[in-house]
Amino acid sequence: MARVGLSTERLVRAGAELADEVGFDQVTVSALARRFDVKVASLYSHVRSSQDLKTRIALLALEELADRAATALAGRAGKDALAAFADVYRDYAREHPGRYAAAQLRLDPETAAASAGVRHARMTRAVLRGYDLTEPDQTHAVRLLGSVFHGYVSLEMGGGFSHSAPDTQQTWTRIVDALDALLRNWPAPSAP
Amino acid sequence: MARVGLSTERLVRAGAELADEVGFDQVTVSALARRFDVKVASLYSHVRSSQDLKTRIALLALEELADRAATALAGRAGKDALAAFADVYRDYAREHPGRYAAAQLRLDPETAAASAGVRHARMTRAVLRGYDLTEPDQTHAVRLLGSVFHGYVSLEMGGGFSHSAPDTQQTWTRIVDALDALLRNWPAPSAP
DNA sequence: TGCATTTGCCTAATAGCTTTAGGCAAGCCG
DNA sequence: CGGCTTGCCTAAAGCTATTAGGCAAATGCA
Repeated sequence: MARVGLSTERLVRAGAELADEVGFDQVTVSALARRFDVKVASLYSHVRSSQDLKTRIALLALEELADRAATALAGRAGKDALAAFADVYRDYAREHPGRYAAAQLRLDPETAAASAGVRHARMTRAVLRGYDLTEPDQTHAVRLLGSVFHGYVSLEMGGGFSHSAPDTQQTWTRIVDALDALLRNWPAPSAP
Repeated sequence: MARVGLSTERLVRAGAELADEVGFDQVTVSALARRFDVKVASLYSHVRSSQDLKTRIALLALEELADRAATALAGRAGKDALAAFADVYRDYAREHPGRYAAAQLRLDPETAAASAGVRHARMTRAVLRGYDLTEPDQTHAVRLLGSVFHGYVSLEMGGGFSHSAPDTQQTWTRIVDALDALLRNWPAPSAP
């Protein structure tokens, strides 16, 4: 029985590719085994469970996304940084829909704390350094940016904006403009 | 064999409850059959497939959400309407997480066109009537609101904001404040 | 190089979910 | 009351997940 040379690394990487091709929720231990032309049980030496596989793919995606963001932010500040940061998410989701979906997988707290998720949070705060926000407004803004980016990307990917003018690239640009304007002029709390 | 009185209606309603209890992705024909103490195959007279069941639950959720939004918007305008509209989404997601997740199910275009999704779009435009936006900016704003609401709710539900101060209610309020300010002062396109 | 050990992939088996085909009886209708 | 529709059932096949235990290939050590 020829050995194929499986490893956790290769499985996770192939799982990520599979996710991009057929969707993250179609990533299955069986499908992966088929892809390597190997029996299903063989994967269980390298991966604890289906859940484990998915978690590892999610962690890979978070790393890749954080790496891209770090590169994009280097040498940029203010609106320039904001736009670059925003584009990283959108472009990644368009290029790697399955991985992006994986990155949304709910992780248990310890796993999340050890993931690249914390780099994302730090980088979002770095982007906001170009604006004049102090706590707790900075945290509010972090959450707003996360919401807009994730919400937009997920609606766009889900086809929520299809079949309607104007095109989504224009909207994306104008939303980034709007966020920049908002952050430069962050309103005080309204009267309670 | 006593007849339980199944019907598509009852199945979908029970499926929605099940979704809220155990999560939308745990909603399964088998689980539903157990809940009615009936054999699995019996459900297939009332529901075409597992996918069909999920789609019907999604449509139910969209209807409920649209009904709530319509009620909330009645007699309100401007920021008042914006805040009420926003709260409808967040509150619904908190009360009915499974149904809310169902509402995000990707529908095929014809189904989507016949769903309550179009009411949502209309109502979002109604909210924006309180602000001075003309096309195509109104469409950009519709998409922004959709992104923020969906993104925030989905991150909050996924635990993305947990374990960190300040509490999420404050952030939510301030985000609505910020959106109101932004819509009252929508920026012109930045220089290309 | 030859042998022992590790380790990779396999077979076998259990269990759950989905879906289809065909059967029997409960309840409606004349 | 008898006939017909229709609701729920049994049976069966196919797919996924997961575990246990086996054989052979690769590795390492003499």
